[in-house]
Amino acid sequence: MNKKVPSSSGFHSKSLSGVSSIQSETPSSESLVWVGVCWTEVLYLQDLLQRCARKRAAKEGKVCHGRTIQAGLQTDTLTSNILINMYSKCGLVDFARWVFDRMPERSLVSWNTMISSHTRHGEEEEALDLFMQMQREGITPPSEFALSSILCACAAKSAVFECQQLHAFALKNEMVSNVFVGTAVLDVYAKCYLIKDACRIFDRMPDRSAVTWSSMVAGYVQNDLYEEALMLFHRAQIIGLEQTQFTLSAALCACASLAALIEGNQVHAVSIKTGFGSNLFVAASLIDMYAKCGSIEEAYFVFSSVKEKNVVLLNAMISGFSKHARSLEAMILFEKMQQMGISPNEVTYVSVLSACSHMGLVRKGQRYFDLMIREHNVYPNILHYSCLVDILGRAGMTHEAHDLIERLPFDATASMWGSLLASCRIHGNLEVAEVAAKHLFEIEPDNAGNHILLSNIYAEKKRWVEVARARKLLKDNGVKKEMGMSWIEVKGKVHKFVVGEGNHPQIAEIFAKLEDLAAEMMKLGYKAEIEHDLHDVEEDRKEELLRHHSEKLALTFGLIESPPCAPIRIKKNLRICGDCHSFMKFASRITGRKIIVRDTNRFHHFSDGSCSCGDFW
DNA sequence: GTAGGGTTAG
Repeated sequence: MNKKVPSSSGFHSKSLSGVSSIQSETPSSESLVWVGVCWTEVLYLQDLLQRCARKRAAKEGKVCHGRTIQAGLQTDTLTSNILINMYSKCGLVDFARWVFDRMPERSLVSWNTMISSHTRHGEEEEALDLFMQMQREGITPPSEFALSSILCACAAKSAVFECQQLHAFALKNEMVSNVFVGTAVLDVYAKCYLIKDACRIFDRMPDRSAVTWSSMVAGYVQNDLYEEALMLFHRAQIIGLEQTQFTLSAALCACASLAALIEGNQVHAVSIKTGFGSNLFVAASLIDMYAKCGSIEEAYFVFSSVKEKNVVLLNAMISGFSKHARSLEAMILFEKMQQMGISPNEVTYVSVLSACSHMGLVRKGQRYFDLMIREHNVYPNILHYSCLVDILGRAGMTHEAHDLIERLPFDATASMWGSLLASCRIHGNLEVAEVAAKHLFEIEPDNAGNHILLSNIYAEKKRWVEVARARKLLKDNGVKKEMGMSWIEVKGKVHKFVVGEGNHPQIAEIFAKLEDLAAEMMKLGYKAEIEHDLHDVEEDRKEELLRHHSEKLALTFGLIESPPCAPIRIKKNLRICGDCHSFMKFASRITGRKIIVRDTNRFHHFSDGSCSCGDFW
């Protein structure tokens, strides 16, 4: 504070209760050289502003701002810095910038605070511009504060090149050992899928904070390294670090992706023990984890236990119901959320529309699609259109679905054409199928599934010449079908099975049990649906290939290894084929077990010979 | 007076 301010004529000391007016006392700090202004009152105002920042009290903050002007403090750097911070914390970044732009003299803190304010509010470009301006004006070198803020902007923009430059700068200036800078660099690398670089930084950091640990756990999750994420989470537990809501939600996300229910249960226990069980982020992750691990009841239990619900929590629950073919519950919750005064957003509508698609509810789906724009001002994105294409196609309205794709306001995705092709397979529409396949072969030439689907449609129509052509095309292009894989968690360990698996230590036992099971099923009428196999081999071989689909191997392993009445939960990397679907139905009847299969699209709950999807999937 | 991390979507 190096400017003399005018007299305190406009200063309403009376309004500041409990503060006596002490004129021009000797200041305790060099920065408080005041002429005619009570410095204790200045301190009081600054303290008030900081309290407003902590309480996110924008209205009171604005009143305080008015008082600082009345006190003639508009030229004071320290007060302005506090004002910028207050406005930033209250979410009024424009007001913060207004103060910043009018400062006659800015300190390093002014720049740092303003840059972080822009970053915090998702204005990465403004943050970067300001950072560059800072360099141009010779306010160098940037401090650790500016560096960590600007790295945060890089993370949001996936600006890996800028991050590398800043990292080099930090190394040169020995700033990388600063825990804020180190963590921010680590986070950007992880978000830019340079997980090895992120790991290297983590390993070399002299000090790690709770944020460093949670950034690394989340980094692994963002890079689909779920097992590594859980290992790091456990490492933190072992060395006695307190888990935070951040590590907990990231670890739960890993469990959800792995379909690791037992592991997820353990993380749930830690969440309760640490008092984060009702944190909205943790609770939403818990709901999602339970739903994705096949336990919709436990997901609902968590949902019910949270008193103050938000839109993400509701979306997680609605999405869970939708995936588990519980469309009625999804729709009831959709109505309830509005009664609670929470508006559905675009995520809600994706789940509600996909619930309609899973259940074949055409009219309901179309009604939701209209409602979305009309009532809630939510404009349909590519996922909403995808759902609608799926709803129409599955219901046999393949021409309507095709028309919709042709009228889209953007380019149709492979998933849309794929959905249409699959619908054509169900409803035998060869004409539209050929159009869909043509687009798919262009968009994703390496996807063998599309060739197989088209060939199946030809085979059904007994168009053998075209079947042969499709097979030749598949062979000539060297297109490989994505290897089918299934995972099952037994005794807390996730076991992976690949189609035709031969290396599992218990494979002989699994094959023997599988044969017994199939023999028993055949007595009840099961017949291998060999049309689901498109290998160019004899029928016997086809049957064997089908028999060794990964989900069948995982099921048999589960039957051998788990307690007699325990449900069997399987996760698969592709959509379940018709033969495996039928196999699971028979298996649930013979063994009396509940079998829950999560494929890339949804859940199938098999019980006593039938499936929750009602054979519509 | 200023800095870094987490949730829901066919």
